[in-house]
Amino acid sequence: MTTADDATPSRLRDKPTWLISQVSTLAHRLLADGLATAGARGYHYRLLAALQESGPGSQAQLGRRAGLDRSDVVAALNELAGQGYITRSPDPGDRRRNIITITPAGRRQLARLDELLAEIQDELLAPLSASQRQQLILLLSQVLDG
Amino acid sequence: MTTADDATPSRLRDKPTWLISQVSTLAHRLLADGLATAGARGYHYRLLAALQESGPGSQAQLGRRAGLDRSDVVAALNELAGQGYITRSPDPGDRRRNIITITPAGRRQLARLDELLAEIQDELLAPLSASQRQQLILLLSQVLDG
DNA sequence: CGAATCTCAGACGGACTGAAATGA
DNA sequence: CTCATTTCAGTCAGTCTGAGATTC
Repeated sequence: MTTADDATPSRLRDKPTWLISQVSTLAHRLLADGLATAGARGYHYRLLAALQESGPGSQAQLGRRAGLDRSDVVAALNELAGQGYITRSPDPGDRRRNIITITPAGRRQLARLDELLAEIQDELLAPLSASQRQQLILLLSQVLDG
Repeated sequence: MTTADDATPSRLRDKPTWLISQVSTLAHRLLADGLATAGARGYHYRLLAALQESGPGSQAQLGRRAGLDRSDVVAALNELAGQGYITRSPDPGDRRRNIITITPAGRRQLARLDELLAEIQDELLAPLSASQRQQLILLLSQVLDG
């Protein structure tokens, strides 16, 4: 049999929802592979970025800012603490809370990850020209903001 | 406190990988909700489309054509068979195989789902003009085939 | 008291792997 | 015996829910 078994049905190939999901899968793979080379995952980047931009905070705050489930914040922060990128210290004003602070090493790691992420964007958008990339970003933002 | 806890870190908001993943999440939600109103899931549509376009086939063939894991094909076909949209019949030439065939009711369901899917694309791309939609489709295809 | 926080354990559906059973 | 197919059981990462302890 010469007919390709893995041909996607044509009514799927041209649907925006399908295209987006395929590109998203591709992007996710590039991200996970790239971050793994730096010993990180997406969660770590998001948490470090939230810390850098909004300053120290409680774990619950961080989870909301980074869009992580509260259960997963714990594990990710444990890993970041183990690598020396953040520190936990009790909030003197509210002893229920841990105050999470990014360390100098954490800032350096975030800078490394920033570069890495930029390379991954380039890799993903390699087929597009600079102006096409701008257009794509604009169109996607428009769809998102509804 | 007036600072919004759920503000996405700015270094994420402008990254194509982030935008794509957000739009993909949105699309997935619209799809699942829309298909549910017709008693279907994405798997069902993909299988019916593969059947309609490539004709009857074994379950393994169908799985490959629809991009489904072979383990999941079984369950999805059971559901489609229960709704009367497909039939299984033994392959007279190879009695290990079931030949899956779409029924007239299955074709009608596929037609309904086609309309539904078109509405969902409209809903997703509502913020864009017709020419912008074409551009988005083109750009995404380019990234994929890159 | 009610409300918020941190932590852990387990649930839960989606997707993949392995292997048994069947038949050519 | 071999090979492909069908099917089921188990795994696995990702996500979410619930409960308990603590503190406000």
